[in-house]
Amino acid sequence: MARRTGLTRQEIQSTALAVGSDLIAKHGLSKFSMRQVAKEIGYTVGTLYNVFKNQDDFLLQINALTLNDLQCFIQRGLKPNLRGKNILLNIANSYYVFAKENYARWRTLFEYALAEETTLPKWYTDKIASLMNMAEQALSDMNLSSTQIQRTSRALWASVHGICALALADKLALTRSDPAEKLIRELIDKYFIGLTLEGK
Amino acid sequence: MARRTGLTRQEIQSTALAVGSDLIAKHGLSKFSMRQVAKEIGYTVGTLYNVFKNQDDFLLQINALTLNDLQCFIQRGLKPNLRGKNILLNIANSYYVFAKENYARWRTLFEYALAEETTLPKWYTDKIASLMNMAEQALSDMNLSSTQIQRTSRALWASVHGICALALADKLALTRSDPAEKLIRELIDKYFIGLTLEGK
DNA sequence: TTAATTTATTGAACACTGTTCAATTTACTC
DNA sequence: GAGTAAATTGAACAGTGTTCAATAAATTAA
Repeated sequence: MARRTGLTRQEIQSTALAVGSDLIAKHGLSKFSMRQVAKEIGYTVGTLYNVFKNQDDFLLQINALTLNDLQCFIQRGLKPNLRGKNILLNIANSYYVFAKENYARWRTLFEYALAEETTLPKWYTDKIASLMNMAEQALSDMNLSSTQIQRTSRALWASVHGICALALADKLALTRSDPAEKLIRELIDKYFIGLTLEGK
Repeated sequence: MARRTGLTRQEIQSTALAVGSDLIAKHGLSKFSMRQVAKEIGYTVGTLYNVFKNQDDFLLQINALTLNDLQCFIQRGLKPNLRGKNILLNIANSYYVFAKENYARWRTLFEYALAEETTLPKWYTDKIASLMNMAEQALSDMNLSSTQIQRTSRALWASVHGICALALADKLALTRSDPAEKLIRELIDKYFIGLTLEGK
């Protein structure tokens, strides 16, 4: 068989990514395979390799979708009329909720992109920078130097990430009275007290 | 062939783990395979499965060794005569250095232990608790409630972990003037200012 | 010393995996 | 309708984790 009328190259690509995303969400990255994706979209594995360079490429594009979803999720959760610290708290909470509700996909973001030393394409690192930029924006009207804004947004973003990672992996022995959300709030609260009081 | 005189079950186990640890350190977890380990220790894969339950079991024990190494490394780096915050800074720095110098093994700690939903054995979670306990000890003479000690040690531990993870994966766009060490110091400094000033 | 038993070790087998590529079939162009 | 270009296949290759009957050596019993 060959060239069926029906799906265009683009359509195959997007349905494959959608299906792959679903498979990861349902069964985790460890069960994921190119052959499974091929089977689910009704094509052969050969076709998949005609549209994607290899598995790395495929997963990179899956991650791109996840990053988009994450950014949208944070955007949508952004309550108006918040300023400075409260915007950061809002973002951090959304980050945690997204990571929790999309755990397998969120993990794939780091399990994979971090794995190989092949340098990531610019459009991908731009997506990450764009995320980080949300935090920087939140700090922009707070009378801080630009280096301090960068440092704060990076330190807090990475910290919140760490709390999410260990908490969701059940590595923090959290209690019902001390959930991850509380740790995140604590951290940001204390950090900001230090940040505002130090300069005086 | 069968039963050679020579290595005991225990010896096979420990040399296999040492070799496996080395392979991960050299080529990363993605290139690791049971067959490769078998070849390097001069046995067949079947023998490996006679000593280890499966690959999960093998990697869990590799991780146990890594956790031991990590704990020893932090212990040895502990400068005397430090108190409170400075002990935490000391621990956090050692954690970063260890993660950096043993990147592949350190990553395996989280890439694997977090992967499956099979509950970890108690002796393993105890090891983790023992690590966390170092941070709690550092806070013990600081006039904090026990819940505050727990909260602080967890929040900071996870935060430092997050900074290490993203920094070492080159996901923070760090500059020469703003390295990971500085972010860690900043975070702990600010947090502690908030911690001590808040109660007053 | 020999026979019986236990135990370590092997290596083939199974069902997977990512990846490649010649062959084939279809659609499009002239 | 012939010729070209492109899409699709499926077999092949080298690798993976895992199992298990067969085997060979060490240990024990007679």
